[in-house]
Amino acid sequence: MNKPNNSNNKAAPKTNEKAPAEGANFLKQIIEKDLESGKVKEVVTRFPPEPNGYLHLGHAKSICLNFGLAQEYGGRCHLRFDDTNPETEDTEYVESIMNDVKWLGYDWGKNLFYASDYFEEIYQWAEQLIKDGKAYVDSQNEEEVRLNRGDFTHPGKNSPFRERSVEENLDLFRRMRAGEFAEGQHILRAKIDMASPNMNMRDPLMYRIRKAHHHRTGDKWCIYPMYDYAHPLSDAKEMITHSICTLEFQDHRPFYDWCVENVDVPGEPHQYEFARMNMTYFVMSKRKLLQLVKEGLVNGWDDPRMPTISAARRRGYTPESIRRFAKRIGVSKAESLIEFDILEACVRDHLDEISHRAMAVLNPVKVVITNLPEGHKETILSSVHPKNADLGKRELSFTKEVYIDASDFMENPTEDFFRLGPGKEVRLRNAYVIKCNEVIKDASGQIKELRCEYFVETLGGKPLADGRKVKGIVHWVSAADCVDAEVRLYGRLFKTAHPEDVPAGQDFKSNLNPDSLKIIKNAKLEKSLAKATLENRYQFERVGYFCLDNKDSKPESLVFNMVVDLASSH
RNA sequence: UGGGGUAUCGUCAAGUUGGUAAGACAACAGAUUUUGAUUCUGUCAUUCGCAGGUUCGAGUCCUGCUACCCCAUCCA
Repeated sequence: MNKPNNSNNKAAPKTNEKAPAEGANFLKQIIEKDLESGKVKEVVTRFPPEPNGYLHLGHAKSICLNFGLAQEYGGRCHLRFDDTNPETEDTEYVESIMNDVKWLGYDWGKNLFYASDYFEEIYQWAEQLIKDGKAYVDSQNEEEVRLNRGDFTHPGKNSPFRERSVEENLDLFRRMRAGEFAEGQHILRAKIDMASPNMNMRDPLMYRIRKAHHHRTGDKWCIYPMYDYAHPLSDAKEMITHSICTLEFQDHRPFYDWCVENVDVPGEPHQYEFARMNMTYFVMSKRKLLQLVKEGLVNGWDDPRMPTISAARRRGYTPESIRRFAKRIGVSKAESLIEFDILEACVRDHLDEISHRAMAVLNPVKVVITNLPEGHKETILSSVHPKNADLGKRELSFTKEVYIDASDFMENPTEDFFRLGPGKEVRLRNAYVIKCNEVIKDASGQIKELRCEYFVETLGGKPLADGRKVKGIVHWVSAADCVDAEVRLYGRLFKTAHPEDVPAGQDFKSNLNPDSLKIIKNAKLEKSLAKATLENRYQFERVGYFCLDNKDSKPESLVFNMVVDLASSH
């Protein structure tokens, strides 16, 4: 890399003409090729969740991918709810999903759709398929269907109903729609190939009878299309060009294409698959997350330790940090396990840029400054952000009694500890250097207060009178002029990087980290924090990034969440 | 077992008519610093799952092998 470029190669120029296309990936290449060849004029993608649960970071990757691609190539991205299974879906979820997508910073504009809006059309297309002899009503029961599907090594067997006449199929299908039959009595299947090596092509199901209430269509329908049949047609109807989904649908692509080819739909969408995201110290499966919620192992779907988007929001992650994360991890078809560190790095990256600085003492120890008069109070001005003067200044109260954090004092300091100890000097950040002259303990031997002297000449970062500088710097808060708050510290939800790797007989919950939540009831915050807002992020200097809790914080009783701690080389 | 995929640094990931291994996170070392933060600098794949072959030259082409993932829900 640092080798001089003695270009002896004939076709020299292509080295770094173009800035490396940021995050080049196989999807962009496909899109660029399609655009170039004129195969597509405008890129149209879609994010198609089923409204049956809360979105997590894996979905965030997909959202950023689909909306990001559309944005990048000047196209559009639809939000479509794949609500073809009435039994699992609910409007509660469509609302939370819309909320999450919006929060991530994406706008679907007018392009909000529901597969259920297409039910009539999808039904008509099915009738056409019947008329074309490409679909039939099968009256085997569930068990028979399964048995006759064969398995990996054995081809399936044709249904005895496979050769029904078009008229009979049509009649039956219409009566299915009319509600004449019980659930399970009939299904509609595509007539493809029961011997196909691809199980998905062994006459896949198109419709099943479900006498269930649908969250949008109510009781209008009692037959519902299967995902595999409805999805390609919905894509085609919306003129989607690139239908991006996860790897497990690769085997479904042949049927996807079959539908697009055999139904007279507008558009010619193509399906492309990428690897879903897994992350260390987390589980992503809906089922497992549900277990954690149901069993009370976390405090709901938006518990800040959860990998859901609502949890990320409550935790204080910014949409920007998640977008950066999605970009940084890239997209490919290789099975991947992303390190949680990358997410945290992205969060710190963004938060460092925008966070208001403040001091907060989580485990207070009282420091009495002996050479200050009783009742002394002076105001010190400090910047809200060290590199962004636009954020202005904040006022600190310096008084005779202050708090420092217990972890910044060591009675018998080790060699590499350069904060406070008996006889040691340390700088109170933004203020003066102090020296600890006396340690006062209570009867039980607990440190009650530290009696220190301060050095007037050291304000503003100046050295001591004899020219010495002190290395240690600690944060502090005025005991007389501060605000109390509850502070919640979060650790990783699981104590192991691969919570699902578990000895036989145990389950992933045995890997839960018992110390993932620590609540500090009486933290002492500098007074400027009394005006903290939900929108802003705060860096408690030398501790971490924090934000107000969007559920529990009240103006008169503040609750802060730790978003992420500060990276530490010690 | 049949089909479909994937294999490049600890973790992601670029690498596209074969031309001599980007970047990020992590780690380590150092500089700056009123945050043991940030910032900055340096180190970190003689090697691309393995074995052969083609070629002046292969991560990229050919052959064989291995490992892992997905598929047999009237779920999505």
